[in-house]
Amino acid sequence: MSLREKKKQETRTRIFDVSAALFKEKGFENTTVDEITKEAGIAKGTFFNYFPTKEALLFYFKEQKEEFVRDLMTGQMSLNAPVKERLMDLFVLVAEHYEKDKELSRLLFFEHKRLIMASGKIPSGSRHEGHSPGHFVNMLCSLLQEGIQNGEIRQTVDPMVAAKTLHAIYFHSLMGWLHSNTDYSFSNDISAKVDLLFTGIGE
Amino acid sequence: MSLREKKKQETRTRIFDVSAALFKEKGFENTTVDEITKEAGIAKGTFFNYFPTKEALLFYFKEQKEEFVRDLMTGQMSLNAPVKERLMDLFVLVAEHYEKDKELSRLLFFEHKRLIMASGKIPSGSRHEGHSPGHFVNMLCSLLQEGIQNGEIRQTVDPMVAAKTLHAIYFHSLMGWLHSNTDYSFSNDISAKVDLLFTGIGE
Amino acid sequence: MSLREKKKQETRTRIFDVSAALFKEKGFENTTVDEITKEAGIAKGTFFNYFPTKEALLFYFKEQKEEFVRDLMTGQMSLNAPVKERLMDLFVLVAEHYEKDKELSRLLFFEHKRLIMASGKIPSGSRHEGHSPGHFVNMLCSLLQEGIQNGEIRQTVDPMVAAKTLHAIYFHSLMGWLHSNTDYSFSNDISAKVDLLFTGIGE
Amino acid sequence: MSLREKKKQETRTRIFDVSAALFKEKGFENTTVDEITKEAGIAKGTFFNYFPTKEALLFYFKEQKEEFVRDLMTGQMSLNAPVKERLMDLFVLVAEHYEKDKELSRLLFFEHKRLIMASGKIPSGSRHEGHSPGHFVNMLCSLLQEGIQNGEIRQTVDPMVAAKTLHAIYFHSLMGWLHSNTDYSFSNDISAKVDLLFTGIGE
DNA sequence: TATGAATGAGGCTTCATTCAT
DNA sequence: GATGAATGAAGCCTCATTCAT
Repeated sequence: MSLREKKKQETRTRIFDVSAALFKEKGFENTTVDEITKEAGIAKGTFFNYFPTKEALLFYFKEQKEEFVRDLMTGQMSLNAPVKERLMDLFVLVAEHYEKDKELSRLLFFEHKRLIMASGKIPSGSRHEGHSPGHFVNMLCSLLQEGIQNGEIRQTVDPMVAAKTLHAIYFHSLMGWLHSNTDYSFSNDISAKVDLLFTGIGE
Repeated sequence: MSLREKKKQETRTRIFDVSAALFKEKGFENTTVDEITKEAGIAKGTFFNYFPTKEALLFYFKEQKEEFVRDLMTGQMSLNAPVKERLMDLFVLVAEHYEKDKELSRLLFFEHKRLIMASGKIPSGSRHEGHSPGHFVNMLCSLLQEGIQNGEIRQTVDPMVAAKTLHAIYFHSLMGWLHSNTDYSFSNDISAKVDLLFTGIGE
Repeated sequence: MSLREKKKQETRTRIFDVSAALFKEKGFENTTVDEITKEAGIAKGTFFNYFPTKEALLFYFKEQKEEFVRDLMTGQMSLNAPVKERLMDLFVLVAEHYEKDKELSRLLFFEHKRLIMASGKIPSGSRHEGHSPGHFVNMLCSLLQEGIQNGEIRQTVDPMVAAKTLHAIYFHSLMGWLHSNTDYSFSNDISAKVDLLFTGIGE
Repeated sequence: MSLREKKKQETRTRIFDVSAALFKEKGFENTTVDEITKEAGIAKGTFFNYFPTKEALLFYFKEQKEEFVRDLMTGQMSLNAPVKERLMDLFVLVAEHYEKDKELSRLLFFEHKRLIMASGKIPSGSRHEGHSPGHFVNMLCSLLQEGIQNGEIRQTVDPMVAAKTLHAIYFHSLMGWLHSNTDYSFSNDISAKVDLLFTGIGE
């Protein structure tokens, strides 16, 4: 039984891995179930014993990744250190996670959006569905409020506007990095920008 | 002859318009050539007299829009006014252009990316392919340099980092707006953020 | 154009004929679209240019046959002759029609029912859906009423009960005949039974 | 051992019952072995320890029901009472049996036919395969012969033709009832028709 | 005997593209 | 240039059955 369970897990993992690889290589819609199973060394039908649908895979991927990132963030936030430092560390942490698998990140990022739009318009609720910003922005906002209270940040700053601006910077860097072919460091890239925001550009 | 040419242009335009409408409504891959031609009142075969391929349409769309935006921007830049004001106006201008056809903007933005990835990896050259940032960022950079020279902006600011940050803010607002269902004004949204950047958040 | 139209009709007919033949031979569900098109000498896709779905064929068959039978019946009813004679002729007429293509009749009869049950229960309206009895029974009823008026039939007979009984006899003979392998004449078979009903079996 | 046997019987019965329920609900071909076993709380493989094939189930159903009805009929026939009365009682008896499970009756009636045609033509032997008429008609024939001998029925009646006519009436009522959604009494329905046959409709 | 993961043939349908008219 | 019927590769998914545990 345990052996059987183990084999099952193995197969599931193999499907995951192979799918990830193929999706990265050729995109989601251009990868056929046939290819996946062939590559995974299983029968075509077997695929559907594990995932009810080809599309289902994407959601599993997405789900998995989001959960991971969420955990990462909450863990990071509860430390104590200067706000700016914690902010930087947070960005770097998430960045490093994406950096571990750039190709898959790309895929999930772009493909998932398309699927959502293809099926039935835009899901209600969040403005930025797709990079779970609600959580992220709120977290940034809290952090900034802390900063305002302890004098690290100007009193007149609206923490929500600032949080969104930080998110903009982070998100833009992520996008740029995901699009780029040259392997520059994502985490380094945002530092200068965050710095800039802290100081301001106006005379 | 001129009449013939005219009719040809008409057909071409009708295909364009109908495609745009359908793509907006159902996405690119879920729109069939058959639907397009039926809606356009032409035969299926005729489509291929105008566009070698269904995918070709997207590139024509993209091209057309980018050219338009590029012209818009260059025109705007050559005015004389305070840098900050010109900056804002520029953002607003482009925003207004997108606002004229939100749905199509969405489509081009997300679908185009997917197709590029699907066909064969990422095209070499630009880092940010998809929102033609090279041009935009360079323009912002020039503007900022002007600002530095005439004292509107601090000397110590790296104009390129600042340009990218501005682009980040602009881009993020655009993304958020494209994703949102609620019809808030895109142009208003970036103002606070740009303001924030000018002042900075740090104490 | 006329040539094109003609070819189209030909293809349509060929699909019809080949389908009929294969359905007869192997039943509906055991005949694949692939077989049909192969036998018809067309590409698989072509089938779907003519019929949106494999199931659609059955309904076209059914429709066609019912229309034909309906016309047959109405034409027959308007003659003048003794009621019993007209009755017999009517049965024979329809019987002969079915006899022209026993196998297809079988198929339509049994398969159609099954499909209706499979999809969504029983369609509302008629009790005997599948052999369009409403029309038939009503026609019989009219005929019997005539017979009652002109003294061919007893005054105490309820024409509706009698009509249904006649239909029962007809229908049962049809069923029996459709099921049998031995090629006895369907039309002959009902004569004795109708005779019996006219005379009655009780002492 | 007896316990083991008992459990086996239980499983067999459970498969039967669950299958019956599902077949009724969704038809034979639209019910998967998987659903059956899941509903029955057994493993998929176990099914095939009890029935060599999914189709086999239908034949077991059919067999079982026919045996039951046959017993019912033979018991009924051997009573002594006027022929007409015994005839009516017989019909009512069988009708009541079907009425106990209308849905399953429907299923067996229509599905079984289809399968026979699907597999390989029509089985040799009986003309009316599907409602085991041989036995039934013979029984009716015997009864009618009795009636002729004891003067209840006219001497000139051909008992076989009459038996088949009775069967027609019975069968037609059954069909109509199986098709109808309204819950009228099957047994009541045939009475008027049988009465009519006894008296005859002719003047 | 029970289990349920694996199998893989086979089904239906879609649709971009071609080409004879 | 326009037409639209024909094409056929390709895709996704189903499910009865087998078999190692």
